[in-house]
Amino acid sequence: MSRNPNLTPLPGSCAACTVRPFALFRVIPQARVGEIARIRSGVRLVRSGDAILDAVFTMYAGWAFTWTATPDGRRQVLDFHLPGDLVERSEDAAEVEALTDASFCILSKERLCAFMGHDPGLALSYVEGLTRDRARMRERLTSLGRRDAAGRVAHLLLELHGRLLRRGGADARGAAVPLKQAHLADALGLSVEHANRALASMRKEGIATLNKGRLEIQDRRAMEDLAGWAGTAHAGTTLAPRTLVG
Amino acid sequence: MSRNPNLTPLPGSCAACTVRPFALFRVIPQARVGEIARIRSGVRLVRSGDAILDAVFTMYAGWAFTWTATPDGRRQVLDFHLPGDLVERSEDAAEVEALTDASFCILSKERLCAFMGHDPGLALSYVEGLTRDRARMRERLTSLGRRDAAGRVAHLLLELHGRLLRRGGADARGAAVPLKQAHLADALGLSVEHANRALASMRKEGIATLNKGRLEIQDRRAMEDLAGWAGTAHAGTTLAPRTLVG
DNA sequence: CGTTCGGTTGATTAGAATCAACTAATGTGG
DNA sequence: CCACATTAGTTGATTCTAATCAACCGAACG
Repeated sequence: MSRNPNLTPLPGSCAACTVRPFALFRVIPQARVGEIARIRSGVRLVRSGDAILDAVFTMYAGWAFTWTATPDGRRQVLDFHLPGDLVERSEDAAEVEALTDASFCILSKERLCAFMGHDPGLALSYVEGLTRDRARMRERLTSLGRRDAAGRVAHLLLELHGRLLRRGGADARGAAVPLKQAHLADALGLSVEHANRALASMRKEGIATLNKGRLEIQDRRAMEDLAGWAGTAHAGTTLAPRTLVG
Repeated sequence: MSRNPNLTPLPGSCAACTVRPFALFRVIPQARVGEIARIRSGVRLVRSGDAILDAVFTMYAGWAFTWTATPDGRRQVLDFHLPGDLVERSEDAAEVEALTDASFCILSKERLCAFMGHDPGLALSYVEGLTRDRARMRERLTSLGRRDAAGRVAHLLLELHGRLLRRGGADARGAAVPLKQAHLADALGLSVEHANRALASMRKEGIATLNKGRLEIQDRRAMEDLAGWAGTAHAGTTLAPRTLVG
């Protein structure tokens, strides 16, 4: 059961943590790394498909995602969580599930709050994470609102590739992206079949492939075009701003 | 030009501010309200349709919204801002526009950060706002991903009604909701015509009306049903979680 | 070695966009 | 205060995108 590297135990000391440079605690100077231990309340290894019930944690290895059930029995995937991401299970009916075998570092919400109370830098780091989350949700909203199926798929894959690049988990050609087509579909408001067709068309056009957990980008320019609205220019804006102020 | 109450100047003192109980500074005790003046850098009155360029501000009267242009010349409305809401113009290409005549209180980002640095309560209040924003974006994402046109319209109107209720700007029967159908359409990823048809059907069914800037809810139960997925139950989940952990 | 899961493909249907008028408000300048 | 112009809302016909329904294939796996 331990062939999967995502199930590798975390390092005992935060000083050796490979994801800390991208994570909430990146702002804690090396000399004070020991203090983080007061906030950590444990680590956990989970198997792909497991629901995660811990309230606050930092992904160490593997992927997770947050989702919510619709009354008609389908799913909306709200966000994907990569190594280094801080995840909070929210009160609202959303659930968190391991997308691959994964390991993460559980934090105590109270002690985290207390720590932020006397370390504004940490609070700021937390705020930055929330702000990025919100920006990502807005991007996705724009995708679901105004992009067609191919554009949504291309955009999400580019987003994930960018996030992975920034934390050293990808090169320009591609990355390990363990999504099933069903994850894509449920994140993008598409049926599995239609997500499949979108991927098939990207493959046929020689733009990119998603296969056996690996994303290969063959023509980044074309992929960006697709994500940036493939269609030809349309009519004018529905709502036009008038004056400038400020 | 001053018949519109949203253009009424703000009170000189934050102590008299009617929206403070719902706003960022709700956590500042009455005795220390004077200190807020150090963070305020001014007030502004804008006309409906004006673009707002100030970086950080608290809505006092009127509505605003954040939107982003799509390469094909359409709009995605990302969020609506009501009195009491803290708004930040983000770096990313989003714009903020006054939806009605409006007034707001401009804050200095640096001084706000400095203040939060020695007042963790304020930082927490800020975090709460960001968390609520993210939750709202997630709700909307679910709408665009999995609800049909009628469900999206019903859901957004209920969301706005709830937000207005909480700040005393509505009663159970309805509220002032100055949205044009184009705003609804651009927020929900619909064409104006289709948004119109969804509203028309809600009106015909005696569920709710949106007319001349006023939302009237005639049958809240039916409206909630509509927002909570009108359709009959479908097949099973695309992705089923397996085990429980934590 | 059969079963299940993930992926693929085709045919049909449904929901929403687009296109095209047209009407009702709002507003503005003369 | 009226005549015209513009904006907002409405309705119908047509087209198109994506969902649904229905198989089927290949690989992984117990």
